[in-house]
Amino acid sequence: MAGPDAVERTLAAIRRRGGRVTDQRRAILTVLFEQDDHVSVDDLVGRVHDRLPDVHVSTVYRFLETLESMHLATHVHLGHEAAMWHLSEHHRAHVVCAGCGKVASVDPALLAQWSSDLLDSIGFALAEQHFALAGLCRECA
Amino acid sequence: MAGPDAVERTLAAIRRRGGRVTDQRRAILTVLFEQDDHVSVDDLVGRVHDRLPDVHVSTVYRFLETLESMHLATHVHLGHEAAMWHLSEHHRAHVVCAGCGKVASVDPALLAQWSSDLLDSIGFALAEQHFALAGLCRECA
DNA sequence: CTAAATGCAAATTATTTGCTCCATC
DNA sequence: GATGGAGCAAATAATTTGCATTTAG
Repeated sequence: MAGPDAVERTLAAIRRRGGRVTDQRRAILTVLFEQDDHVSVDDLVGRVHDRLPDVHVSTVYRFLETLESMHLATHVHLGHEAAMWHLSEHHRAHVVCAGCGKVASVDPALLAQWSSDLLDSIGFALAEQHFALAGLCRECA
Repeated sequence: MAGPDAVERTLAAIRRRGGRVTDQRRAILTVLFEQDDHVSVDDLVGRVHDRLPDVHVSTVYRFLETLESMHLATHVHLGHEAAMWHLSEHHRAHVVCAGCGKVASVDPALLAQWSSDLLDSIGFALAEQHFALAGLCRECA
């Protein structure tokens, strides 16, 4: 999904904002666009190295930060381990099973309903979730 | 709330399980019981030092771990910073305002409703929340 | 040419662990 | 007196930062 053109389009947007287009950035973006799920920085670096060895972790962290500030990518925490990254378009709310660690995503419509429930109850709307919800899947319940 | 007797009762429970009662543990528990809100380990250590100087952070961490394994205390993550600790009885689900950082708690009844919504939707029940929900308070919305 | 990005090493932060010594049971 | 706990220092793990060097625009 989202061919190499998507990568180039994103790079162009970065250039427009005064950012620079480098081989490293292209490689990182390519991997992110290939991914239809979230990735840890570690895995991300691994995949990036397949196409461009020697890209440094700090480069990846810094670029992810840049993407996040442009609202093109975000990270979520599923548990105590390293954060998971993905393109913003893939953003969802996650539930992690406390038993087996299985991860599922919450239907956005449901989330919207909860948000309005919460607004009625304590005056808070739900925002984009930054941490996973804890749950129990059918098998572990 | 929950006088010093509560502390002694807890200590007794620990002793029954083969654990030992020390001045450090009494001090830590006392502070936890005084608290009607969650505390970071840092603050906790600070308050503990008011009654018993020189208690080491690692002692606090280890005892909290013990309490958690006995289901007497838990920690939650409100954001990227250090975890917050509290006695299990005080457990609630939290929402943190993405704008101002204000923290509120979610009505347990509401949470139960959401849990059954989620069960219908994807077969996950909600468990005790380990991470805060992200939200927006009325002022920041 | 000049500002932005990279690579690398060193710093941070919160938490954990190994070990020796002390104190509770 | 046996063993669990305390204190301290050193180890982790994920992420951040300072700085000298490279490179895109």
